[in-house]
Amino acid sequence: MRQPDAGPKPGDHPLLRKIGCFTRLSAAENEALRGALATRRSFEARRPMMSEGERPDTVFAILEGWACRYRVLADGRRQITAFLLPGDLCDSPMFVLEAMDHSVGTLSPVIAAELVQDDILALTEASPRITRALCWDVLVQAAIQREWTVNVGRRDASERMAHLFMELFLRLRAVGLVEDDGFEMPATQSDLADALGITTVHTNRMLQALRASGIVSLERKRLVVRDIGKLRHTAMFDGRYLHLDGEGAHLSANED
Amino acid sequence: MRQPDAGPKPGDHPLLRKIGCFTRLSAAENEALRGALATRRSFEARRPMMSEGERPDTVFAILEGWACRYRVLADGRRQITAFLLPGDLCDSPMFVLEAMDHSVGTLSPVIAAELVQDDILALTEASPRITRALCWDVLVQAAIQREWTVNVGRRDASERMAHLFMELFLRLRAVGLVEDDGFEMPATQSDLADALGITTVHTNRMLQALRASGIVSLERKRLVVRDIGKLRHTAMFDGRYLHLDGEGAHLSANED
DNA sequence: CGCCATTTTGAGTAACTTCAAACTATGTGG
DNA sequence: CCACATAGTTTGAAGTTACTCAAAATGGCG
Repeated sequence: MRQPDAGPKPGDHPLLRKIGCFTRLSAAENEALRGALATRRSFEARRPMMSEGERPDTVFAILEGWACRYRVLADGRRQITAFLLPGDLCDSPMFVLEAMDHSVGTLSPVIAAELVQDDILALTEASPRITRALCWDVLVQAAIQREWTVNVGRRDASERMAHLFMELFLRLRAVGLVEDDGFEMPATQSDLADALGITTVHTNRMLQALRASGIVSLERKRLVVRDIGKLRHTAMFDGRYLHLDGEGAHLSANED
Repeated sequence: MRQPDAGPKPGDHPLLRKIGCFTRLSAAENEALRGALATRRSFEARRPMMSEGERPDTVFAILEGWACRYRVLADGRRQITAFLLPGDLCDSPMFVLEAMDHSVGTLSPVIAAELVQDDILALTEASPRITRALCWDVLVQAAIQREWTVNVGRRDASERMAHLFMELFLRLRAVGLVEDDGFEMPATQSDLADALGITTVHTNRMLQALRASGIVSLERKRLVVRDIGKLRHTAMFDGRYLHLDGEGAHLSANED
């Protein structure tokens, strides 16, 4: 439950920190990335960042706060298809697809770095390792998306919730946002419901069940994992899909 | 419901045909791709192509038949997360991720082209347009995955089924495999159930409902769309996520 | 304090599952 | 060509999970 000893230091840039789970970048590469991420943009809580149908020409990297991808059906039903946490890229169209097929909005206040197409081209041309790292992020997000399909398709409500909490716990820990086995969770029960494919009422009941079993607690937007063994067990969690155990986890820095 | 007039001719390679929906390649690019796809491999029906935990060093492009991505939970529950149709790439690890986090298996006999890492590197170095096209395929598969999460999370059983049938219809039509408003569908009701996140029994009942409404028929592994208007309506289908309306749909060939 | 969003509770209902069995195709070996 | 085996489809009835609707309680914030 603790940070790994050789883990990233607090104050690191979340994106660099996450990429560090996959590969070690040289000091020069780190600086190049840090430079490209200099342009900041802030969003208030519960505001759109990109909307369905738009053709954005930038990619955001979340630095602080939570956002989510979602789709709203004609009759108002909403499905959240991803939580975007610090270090995540809102990669979606990646300058290749015609238009956004879903929306992205903030759940909490968000600070994001804005990357324009030229930044990305410059970065990827400068370093194949950065190219691989960005590619890795896209593929991991796709893997997470597959797991969400499994989650919603084949697990019952409490398993789903436990699984989501395990995932959030590990993803946030990877970017240094877990403290004392807990993390800030700006999503409301209604947001969780839309991510889990159940109703708000049922979300509330399942949450109470997890609380009653002493598995998690959730107060004042802070989720604390009380018993990660039980949480992992009720979720039947297998974290391989998060691919958090890349080179970066065991190789030392490689200065070329 | 008919093939578009300027659509791809029969006999085309399904991958080239699908890429043609996105962009026009030059004759030289076409030939390069065709050459790289020369190595064929056959699989019998219901056989594994890649298994969870493996680290494959090749990418398959399906030429004939259906395969699927799936995950099996510890207690045997299975979720199919994608159908892989002719023209689709089994891109998964793309030489970046450590190991397969899911399995791929055939549903029918499959013929696939085998691309090794060097082939892909050679192709992408030779032509940025091919790079973009491969990238496009990855992003479209991700978009489809998001829509599956929406489907399983927020639609009821008959809507889900209708939505899946609409998607299959459009994807297969894009590669020229729809004839007389119908297509070969090797998936069993049990496979459909595992893709839709419902039981086999319920799949059967929903299928009967769609049949009874005169929307589709399914006999001898052939699905016929009898009323695409009603099908689209019950699915509340919006096909933008398939991104089948790229440059290729309206630009003419560009020989450079 | 009072407002609004969010969480919580209760009771009745609908959708889907489970289990078990019968039925129907399709292919195989005699 | 039939008998049999097997995989897949269909049916029925009872059980469970999760939904709906409606209202009450709580919490954060100006």
